[in-house]
Amino acid sequence: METTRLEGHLRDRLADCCEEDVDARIEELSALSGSVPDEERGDLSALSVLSDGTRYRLARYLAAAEGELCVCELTELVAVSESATSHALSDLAGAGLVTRRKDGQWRYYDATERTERLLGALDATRGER
Amino acid sequence: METTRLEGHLRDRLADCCEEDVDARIEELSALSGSVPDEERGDLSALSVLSDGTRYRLARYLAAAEGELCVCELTELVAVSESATSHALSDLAGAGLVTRRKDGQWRYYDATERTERLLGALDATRGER
DNA sequence: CGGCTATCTGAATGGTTGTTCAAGTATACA
DNA sequence: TGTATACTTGAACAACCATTCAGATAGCCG
Repeated sequence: METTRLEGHLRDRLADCCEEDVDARIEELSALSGSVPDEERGDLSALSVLSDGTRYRLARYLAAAEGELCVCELTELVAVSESATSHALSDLAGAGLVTRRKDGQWRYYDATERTERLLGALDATRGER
Repeated sequence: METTRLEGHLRDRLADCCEEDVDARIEELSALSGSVPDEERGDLSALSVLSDGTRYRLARYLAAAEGELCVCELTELVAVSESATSHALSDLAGAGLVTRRKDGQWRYYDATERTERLLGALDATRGER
């Protein structure tokens, strides 16, 4: 780890500093590098996909509905073209946020656990600083 | 609610359909419109801000660290310029994902409950479809 | 088969965004 | 007061993205 300026900060903050204190802190910080999970990419795609208004609303509707909804029902609920809805649902499915089931000419979608937990996390932390 | 094609679907799916069944289903769908919270905008900005690799990693480090971390510690951990780190932290603060405390010439950041819950939701739903 | 319906896919495009560079605060210290 | 350090802010530019339009696929029914 590059530690030019960081060491200055640590020496300053750890006041009566011995080399060991600084080294210990640097060790702590190095350990933090491991706190980013291997599935970072999957996490980012889930967040990114949910962060679009259309897809967010589709996810909300699917999470709120009792069971599955089909594309034409969903298209009624969001205010974009059918093609945009299809693109959006495809992105959601690709990120593991919804399931897709084919039944004759209809295609049914439903929210996954991952979607429900993410939306739940947002709902649980409203109006905090 | 516009219901040209939707009604066709409903009639088809509700098999021996009476007008009441269709109307009831349309009523159900209308009720779903209310399932999008007023804070949609805040939710979207939180998700959008977290969906960038740099900001995601900063959030992870802050959530994993025992207490606060200062900018120069964080800059060591992510592989971008100090300016980019500052921009990223500013965005995180704006979305309510981190807190900011000034102490002399140092600036300390920490993860909020919202960040911890969102990351927790991701961690809890690994490897499911 | 042939027409109809539901949904998907690809290309094009206007708008958004993350990074860096350069300059600006603000605090510490001599 | 002057210099150094820590961090922020603004502008600029390349890269990315959501939508739409047009055309494709696939199941249903006569």
